[in-house]
Amino acid sequence: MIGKREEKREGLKAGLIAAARERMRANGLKGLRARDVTADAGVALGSLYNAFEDLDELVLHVNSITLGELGAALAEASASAPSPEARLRALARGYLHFALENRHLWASLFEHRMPEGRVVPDWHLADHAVLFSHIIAPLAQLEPELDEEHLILRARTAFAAVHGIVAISIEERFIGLPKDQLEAELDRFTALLAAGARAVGASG
Amino acid sequence: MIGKREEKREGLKAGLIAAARERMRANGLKGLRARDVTADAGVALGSLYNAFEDLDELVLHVNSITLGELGAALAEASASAPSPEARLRALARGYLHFALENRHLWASLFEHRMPEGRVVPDWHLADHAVLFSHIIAPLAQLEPELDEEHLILRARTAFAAVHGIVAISIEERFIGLPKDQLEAELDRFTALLAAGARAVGASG
DNA sequence: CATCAAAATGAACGGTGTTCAATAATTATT
DNA sequence: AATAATTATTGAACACCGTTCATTTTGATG
Repeated sequence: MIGKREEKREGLKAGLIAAARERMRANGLKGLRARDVTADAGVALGSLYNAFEDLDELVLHVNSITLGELGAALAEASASAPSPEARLRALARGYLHFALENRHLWASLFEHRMPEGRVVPDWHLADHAVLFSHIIAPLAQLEPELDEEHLILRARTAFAAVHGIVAISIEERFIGLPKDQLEAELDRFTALLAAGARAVGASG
Repeated sequence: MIGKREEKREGLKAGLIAAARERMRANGLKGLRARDVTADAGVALGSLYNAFEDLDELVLHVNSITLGELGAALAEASASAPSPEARLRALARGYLHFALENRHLWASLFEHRMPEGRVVPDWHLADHAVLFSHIIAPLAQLEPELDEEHLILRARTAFAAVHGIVAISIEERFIGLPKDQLEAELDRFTALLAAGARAVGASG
């Protein structure tokens, strides 16, 4: 039997990730302490470093889960949209609502930085694709003659712009907009994006 | 004579701010240590807490200086633009270039967070106006019938979108775009913003 | 059951921001 | 000018952090 070892190890990892996720949801990335997480998970302080390289790797696992949930929320939000324009609007609204309802977890996606010298592992880098992937299809409908490379580039730009609007509005550093006014501004913006793409797509 | 005291105090503050700014320029916000800053400024560790409430207040002073320089860079970049469209493009490009040439100082404008419970003082909040203020005039030319309130809202959205594109592209977390390709994407985007404003401005 | 490898433990380490009693410097008073 | 009172400067000490590692405990093996 070699299963018992791995089983416990995976249970340990999962418990630590769950505990870290809960701490991050409640207190944000800055409120994450190794001693809190291990105490919540019911293990010794040192066990964290048995399961993970360091706290940063634990954060990456939490962020990957958040990206997965964000992807699911975006898929559901845009599923029944009748047109590419409606789909883009639904995606932007879905992104805004996810950010509002998961503020700390969502913020940590962008706040977290690897310590100098260490690099983000590939398995986590790949999970960032969900941020762009849902935008590609409606953009392709609006600009059919765009090749794959340009589509990805355009999707990245569209996401970055929407993210900027959401992020700047949510962070209290800037005077907060009422939620419905922010949503209206987002709608206006996605309509502009769609109209721009349509115009280019129609003309050639 | 009460001048000697204040004079030394201001000199101490200025020295600490300059030292912190240099550390942040070279190593980023995370690379800022109280012991390094005070050693560079040639004062004792405790003096930092005589001049400032804490490290965060020192960071805010550095960020205010950065905002001032960013404002000057934007003013210069857009000064000779012949049309509102050209002005918006020049502002976006100017923002991109400032971010590229002052990466750490620029990044710390958005990375820094006040510790829980403490609030950003008004004198620093006000300095954030430069991020939007230069966009208002060209937007007003494109949409003359927009009132002040909506102009500010629209300028905020435009800045947030451009900032998102620049930020996502610069952060190495996402695969980096070549600089000229990023600039082209930014140009396309500002043209879209301007065209959208013009269309609304002409119709209604 | 005995032996060994692997995992779990928590005290200890080095580094952090911040405090504070002691010292030095400046201002006020006689 | 001399002295007292006030204020600024200092750096050792403190509390807390992520991380390490010698030790103990646990699980697998013959």
